[in-house]
Amino acid sequence: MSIDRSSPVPLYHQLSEQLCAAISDGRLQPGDPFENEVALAGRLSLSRPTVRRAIQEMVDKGLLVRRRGLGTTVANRKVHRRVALSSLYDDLAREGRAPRTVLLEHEIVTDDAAAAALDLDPQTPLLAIVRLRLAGDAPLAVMRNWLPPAYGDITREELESTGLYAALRTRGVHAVVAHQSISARMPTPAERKHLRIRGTQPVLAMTRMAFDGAGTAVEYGDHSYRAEDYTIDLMVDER
Amino acid sequence: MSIDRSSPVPLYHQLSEQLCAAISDGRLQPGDPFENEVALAGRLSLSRPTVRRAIQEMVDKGLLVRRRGLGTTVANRKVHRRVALSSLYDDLAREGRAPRTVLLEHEIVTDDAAAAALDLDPQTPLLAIVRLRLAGDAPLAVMRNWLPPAYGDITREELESTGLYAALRTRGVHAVVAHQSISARMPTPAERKHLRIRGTQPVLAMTRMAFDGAGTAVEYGDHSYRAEDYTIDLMVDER
DNA sequence: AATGGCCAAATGTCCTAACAAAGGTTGACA
DNA sequence: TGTCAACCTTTGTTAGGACATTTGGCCATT
Repeated sequence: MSIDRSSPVPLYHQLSEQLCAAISDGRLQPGDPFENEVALAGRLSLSRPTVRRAIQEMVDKGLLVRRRGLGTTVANRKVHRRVALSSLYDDLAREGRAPRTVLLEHEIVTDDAAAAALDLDPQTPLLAIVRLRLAGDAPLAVMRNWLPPAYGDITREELESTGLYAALRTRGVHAVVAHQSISARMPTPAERKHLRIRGTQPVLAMTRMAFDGAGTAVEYGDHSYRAEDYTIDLMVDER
Repeated sequence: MSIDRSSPVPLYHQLSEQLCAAISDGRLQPGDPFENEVALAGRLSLSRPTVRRAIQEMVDKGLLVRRRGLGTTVANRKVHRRVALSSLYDDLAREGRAPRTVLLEHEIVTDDAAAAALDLDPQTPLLAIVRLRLAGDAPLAVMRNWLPPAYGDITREELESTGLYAALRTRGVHAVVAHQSISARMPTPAERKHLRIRGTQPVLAMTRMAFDGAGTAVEYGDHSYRAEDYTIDLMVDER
């Protein structure tokens, strides 16, 4: 455990990162007691508030459990991991499933519902795109998105070669908050065709409004997923 | 704005609650600049760390946006509200829709999958319950749950008159973390009957593993909702 | 009129210090 | 031997101060 005071990375974050690593390495096991705050601070020559903040960061992630009078312990493994604000493309790429995108539509439109969701004037011109997402040759999802005019320069090529969120990232945009609404319904005829749905199989539908750190709208999406191949996993917490 | 120093409620929380109220009242509008930390601390005779912590609590909730060098402002309204770890019963009660529960099953069983989800030994006896949830006369969901032996004393009456989470609360248990997995599928014949599903309509299915603050399993559930009447709303954030 | 540098304002980081509250342990007393 | 109070350990809350970093605007110079 080493703290670099000349680094621009805050001390509490350095500490928290190293402790996180120790947990994911298995050097610290669930249930293991933790050195107490004061001792840890003394050993590393840090102040107690700094150590506390590092520990708090980990409690917020669900990695540690603190109990007054007892001490701090590593949390049950089941509680780890947090749902991230990622996209389907990222999810598939991480699993090595070779995501592929076919752009079905790409145009500038006005749309009352989408503009309202993005908190913009109904007359605002939006970039509307519809994409078919495949894993290998298997269709997975039909994704319809609306973007504010600031991102009207996103090209067809960009969307087909990477994902929407990657395109936004290269523009320095980073969604940090999203409202999602998830439902189940039967596919439309167009969806049946694109997703190659046979027989009576539903789709998992999701609408999403995403915002950046300042609360500015980034994206509004209306996606439908083949129910057979897709579930949404999430972690909810009340801390 | 008044701070009660004799109250057992921490000062930072008192402040944060009053500021939250001011925002939901509309006294503070989205985009409104916020009094700076130092001035606020001086005016209320609090220390800066205390004020900072109150503000941080609100930033974590998505109510405020802080920008170094600029100041703190009230966040875009769309970004407010966080998905809570609540139950369907609570949701319906809050909307005044008179939730009603019919207990279909209530017995002690062993179940490998449920025990594994709860991180318990496969042989552990679990309380298995199946409930039909209605809003007025309209069926909404079939809910199957498994509970660790510690809650084996939950009675039929308790489950029919209140909700599962209320029953757990009276036992001093409070779920703070849950993993949920959401999917769409066609209903089983039993579900079609109970939920009075006609024609080809899917159900929204959700499994949930809930844990308390110490990481101990509280509940494992497998629920199916009438897709026509139910959507799951959630807020994801990356802070 | 444009541009560069400087300054003020605000949040971010870090420290020391003290007391409060909660849970477990131990020892004295009945 | 059993019970309860006192004590110890640990986290929780609050204070006050110092310096760093970022941002935006102002002012002087070109």
